[in-house]
Amino acid sequence: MLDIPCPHDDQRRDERTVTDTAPGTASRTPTRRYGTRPTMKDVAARAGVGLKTVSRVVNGEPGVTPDTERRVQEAITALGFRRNDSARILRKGRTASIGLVLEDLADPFYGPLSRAVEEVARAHGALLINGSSAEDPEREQELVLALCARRVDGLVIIPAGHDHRYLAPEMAAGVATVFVDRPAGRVDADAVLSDSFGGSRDAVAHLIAHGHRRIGFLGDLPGIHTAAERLRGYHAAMSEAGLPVHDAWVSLGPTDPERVRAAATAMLNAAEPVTALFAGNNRVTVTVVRVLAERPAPAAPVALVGFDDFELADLLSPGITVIAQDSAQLGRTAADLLFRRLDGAGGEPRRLVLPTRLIPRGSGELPPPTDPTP
Amino acid sequence: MLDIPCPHDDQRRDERTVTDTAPGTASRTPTRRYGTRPTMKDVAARAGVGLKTVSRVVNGEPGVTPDTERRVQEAITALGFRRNDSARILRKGRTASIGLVLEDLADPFYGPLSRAVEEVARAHGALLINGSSAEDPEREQELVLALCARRVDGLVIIPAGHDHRYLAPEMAAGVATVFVDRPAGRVDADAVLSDSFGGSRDAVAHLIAHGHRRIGFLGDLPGIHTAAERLRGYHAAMSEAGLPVHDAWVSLGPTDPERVRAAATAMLNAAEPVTALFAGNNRVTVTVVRVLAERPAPAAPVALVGFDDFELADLLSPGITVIAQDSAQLGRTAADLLFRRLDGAGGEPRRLVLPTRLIPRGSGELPPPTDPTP
DNA sequence: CTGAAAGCGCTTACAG
DNA sequence: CTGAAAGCGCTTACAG
Repeated sequence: MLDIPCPHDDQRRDERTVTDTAPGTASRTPTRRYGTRPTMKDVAARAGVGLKTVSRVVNGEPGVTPDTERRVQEAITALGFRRNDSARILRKGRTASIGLVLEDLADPFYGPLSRAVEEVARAHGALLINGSSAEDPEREQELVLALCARRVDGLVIIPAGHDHRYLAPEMAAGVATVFVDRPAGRVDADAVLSDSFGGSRDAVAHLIAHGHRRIGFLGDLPGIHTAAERLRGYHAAMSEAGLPVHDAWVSLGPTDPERVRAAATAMLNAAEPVTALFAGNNRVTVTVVRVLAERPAPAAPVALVGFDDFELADLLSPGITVIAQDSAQLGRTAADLLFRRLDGAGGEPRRLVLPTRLIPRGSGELPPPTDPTP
Repeated sequence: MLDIPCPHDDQRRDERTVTDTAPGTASRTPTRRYGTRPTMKDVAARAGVGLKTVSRVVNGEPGVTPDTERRVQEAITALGFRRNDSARILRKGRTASIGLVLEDLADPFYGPLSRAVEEVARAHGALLINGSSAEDPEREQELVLALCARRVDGLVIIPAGHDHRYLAPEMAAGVATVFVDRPAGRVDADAVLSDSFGGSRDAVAHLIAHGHRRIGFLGDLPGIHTAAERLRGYHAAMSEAGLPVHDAWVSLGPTDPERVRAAATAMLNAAEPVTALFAGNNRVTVTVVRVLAERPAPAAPVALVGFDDFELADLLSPGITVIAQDSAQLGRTAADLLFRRLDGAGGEPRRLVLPTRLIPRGSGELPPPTDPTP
């Protein structure tokens, strides 16, 4: 699989040339054998000083003669010494690393979130270990416990499962934990959420305000907290407007294109078809956009509002009206809270809910076809 | 910043209720003081066995009486013991973790790449530490060396800088290193690249085949290897078709929307405007799509091919013709190579080049306006 | 200003 | 089947 041929020989030749002219490689070859790194003990021996003196120099501690320091620095350079932070960490306690467990780093919702967490961690001198649960509760637990075994100082978790009692001993032992996007299940922990309920209510109220009465909801698996909340928001808006909800207008399930496509098609082709759709997340929205684009020519335009913003939503025609949530802000808020806990902030577990924002772009403002109902 | 109010009191009440009814939390509170974890020594003392016996049980090694094992397991559960992998790692040598340094995890190009690297790492029992360089060479070096200090077994690097001599001592000490997307500078290392040159030549040849003669190239900073290669491909295709290239048709620089917008506008409004554009990466393409969409009505349609595929490219009108590269495949290939090196595969540093694929969708097949030139 | 000893929490090699 | 001793590479107390 790796032996992919170079399709352009001229290019390859050029690249080889660049590589071959690279200087400064061979001259640096260390004298120690491959795979073994020098330790402070080696540096101490070479510099003719004690171990503690090397430690002082490496860590910039005071109390070392300029001359001694110079000798130690020379030994460090000559041997290619780099302090082993694993050993340091073992002695010091804190690992200066945090773990982030999310569903799938390849999802555009999580990239900015992860980056935001990383930036906060960096500001606190910590590294970030990422893990994808693939929406599998067992894998989530496995990952989380592996991170605990590595003794990360804290965890930011977008949970896949609903039972996090496995985390209680870890949290009691001092692992700071903040849940994001969805709350923890069966354990009391900090959580930072988007206002799924309010955002969804706004979305559906917006469609109602534009004249729609038969509005479909296409959501994620009902076991997922955000999906349940968005369904709740849908019902609230319908109910507040005094509108009935037919079973055929609600479809919850996996967000793979096939299922969403079938569900949307069914709602659109029913005897009394929906005139507007509310899509429960970005994956659903994209599939619905495809379904609507593929409808045969005489079909009446269908209004659409999607939860989650996505790139290019404004460039489609019509532009897609969305309920935007700031995933980077979600990550930043969670990481801030995590480090406040690590800095000793006590108190009850907190639940922070970030507001969403409706962005009208056209698809959500389409009127229903001239409706015979009064 | 964190004290965002809960916009819906009814929701908050509901959520509180859910949280408050969570069982099984308090009963697990351990007896040890907060922040201190039990060790194997504690488990051994409680079980009345030796340290080594605990180690055997924890690691599933043979040679333990069922009865002894049961006593140890009970002590483990009672104390909430979890093996400290940091200590284990220190003793064993390998850390079972690798580092991935890329430009920005929030960029949709890197999410799938990172996820692919993670999957390969997971298959080899390793964790992944992610770091974003923000395209800053100093930050790249800082991150890479921090990862080396943590003694990651290997590194996958999408380099920001051009001088990686700082890595030579680390590589000599046994840190496996594979560069992705762009080659290493001034050091001999494995690299997995996309065929930027060939892909770009294909893109521009495609535009030429559709009748274009005046083709603009909007690329990234020329110091970035892929940008230089794509420029080279552009020139090769033009030259192979016997077409001249005017200076005004080429613009390299940062890919922020403002600069790209200005450069594209200049090319389109010149006395002899370009009739087609080749966009050097996904960020550039998106901005160009915006610029073209905003042109006043009588403007002639401009052909466009973009390097990198992106979601919804097919749903724009026209669909955007792209040179697709599989960033997940890039990551997978690099990680495979890395672990082969870690498993002892020797030999000279390799350079693997993955092919790209032209996906025609409409924008790249637009003909030039009826041209007076023969 | 400098360093020898003990210890972080494990595993390795060895002996019963 | 079981365990005491030594050591992974550092830092922490402590003593010169």
